[in-house]
Amino acid sequence: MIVLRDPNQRKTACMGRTADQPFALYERIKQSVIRDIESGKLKPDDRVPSETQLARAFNASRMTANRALKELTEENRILRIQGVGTFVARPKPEAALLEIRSISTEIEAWGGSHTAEVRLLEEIPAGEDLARKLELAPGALVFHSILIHRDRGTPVQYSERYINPEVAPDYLAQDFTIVTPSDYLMEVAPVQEAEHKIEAVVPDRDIRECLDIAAHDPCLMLTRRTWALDRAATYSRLISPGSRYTLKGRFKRG
Amino acid sequence: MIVLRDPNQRKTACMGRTADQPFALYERIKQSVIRDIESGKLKPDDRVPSETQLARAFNASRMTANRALKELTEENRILRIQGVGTFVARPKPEAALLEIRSISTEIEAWGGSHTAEVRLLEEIPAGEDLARKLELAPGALVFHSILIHRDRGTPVQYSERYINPEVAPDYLAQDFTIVTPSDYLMEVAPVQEAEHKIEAVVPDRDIRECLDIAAHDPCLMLTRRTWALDRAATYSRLISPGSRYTLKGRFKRG
DNA sequence: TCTCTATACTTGTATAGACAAGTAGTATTA
DNA sequence: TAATACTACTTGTCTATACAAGTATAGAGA
Repeated sequence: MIVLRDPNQRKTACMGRTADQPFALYERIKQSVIRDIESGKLKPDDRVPSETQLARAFNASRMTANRALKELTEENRILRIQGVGTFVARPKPEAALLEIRSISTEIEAWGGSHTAEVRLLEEIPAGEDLARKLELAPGALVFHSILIHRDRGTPVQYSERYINPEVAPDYLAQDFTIVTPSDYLMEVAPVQEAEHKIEAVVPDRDIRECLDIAAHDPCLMLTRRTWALDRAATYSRLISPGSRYTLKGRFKRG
Repeated sequence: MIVLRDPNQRKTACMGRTADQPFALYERIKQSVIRDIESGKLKPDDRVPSETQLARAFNASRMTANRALKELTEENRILRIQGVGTFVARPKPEAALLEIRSISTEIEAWGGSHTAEVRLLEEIPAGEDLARKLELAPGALVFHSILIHRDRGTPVQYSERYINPEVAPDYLAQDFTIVTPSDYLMEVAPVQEAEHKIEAVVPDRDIRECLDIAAHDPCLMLTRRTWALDRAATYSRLISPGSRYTLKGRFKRG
């Protein structure tokens, strides 16, 4: 009879390493390639050294270099073509829908340039409905912000947020033209749970003007509620013109 | 100068295989283990044969069995504990797959009284783009269906699907007024991976008439590609009037 | 009875070598 | 000139072997 001890986390691999070599060899090769990509020494579509070259450079066998490159392929950092070579992967221009990534990261991963305009930043008492959504007492003070995000000048998103002050007490003091609210919130209060609602709408005139769209342009409205630090944290509406924005996500089982 | 050919999909590995052995050895070992898991022969927490045993059983070297089990670990099908053994993983109750389900069942698990009209059900040769999306050769035959779903008579969704016949060979023989395509597909080919794109659009006139909506009504269009049985399985477009449907989902992190 | 140790198993890493298969460019041939 | 063959390179698979490291159990010794 086999009794398993708690099989939750292992993660710590083990060996092929000594005190001065805290990582396995294949892992060091991986990190070296990642460093070259992230430092900009290797740009998208650039050729990555071949297995043979890496093996020689690290005094490893080809199989070890192979393992490093194979894992990087699975992680979508590189692209391998049999008979040709290995190349730095171009980041996919996709917004991960449910991974909570910020719009600026998405736009910049796409190759655009992101700017934000702060239209409103205030502290207001929560109405009954909003208080319930943020799990606060009615009338409690909450932070409220409205931003317009642009990609090379073209508006791509109107975002309105209500924030539970317990979760991000310094929210009002931030300069959201530099760091987006979602980046800031991710920093101070990482999301534990999220609830999304996605609708196709025609926004009212005020918002249409902010987004610079015609009267009948359909928009995607993502209403999101998040929890962080074991509390309801934010309630927000993100509205994007359908002609300029889509949500994408890819999920694996497991 | 290196000129890359279109680096979109590879997926097709290559060799170590002959006519009678269309898959690589490590792949056959993987599939064998997966079969045992999905058939119920191996249940969660059951011990999977060790690398040595698998190697002997498949007349392979231990490294080949190791590769098979390593990949299954990355796919979260099994759990390996150094020094102890390999065990069937218990599916996480709040894993990524549930996220898919919560989105798709939300839109397809219809409350109230649901009816479906089969507008089209046919077999057609795939064009170039569709063939690439289904990872098939251009011109290969694929199944094609168009359904209109109604809730108490009101159209709520126009769904168009392209199906890889390898994954669901009996697709055309189903009566989709009784079991929805997605329920049927979930039965015969459980989704391993899914890719979603969500857009706000104004559909063309034909679809607008099917959905019985006005000229400028915004609609939610969910374009979805799924993988099952280690193949691209379906490519579909689900269009719902924004005034009658929204997507909802709630997700936990980690 | 309790503790330690040896042993037999497991997975993890790494090697050197081999062949298969795909690609690009060059040289050869018709 | 155009088609073909060859070559040099790439990645993909697989083997046989080796050692490191973690775990469980049986048996020896206190």
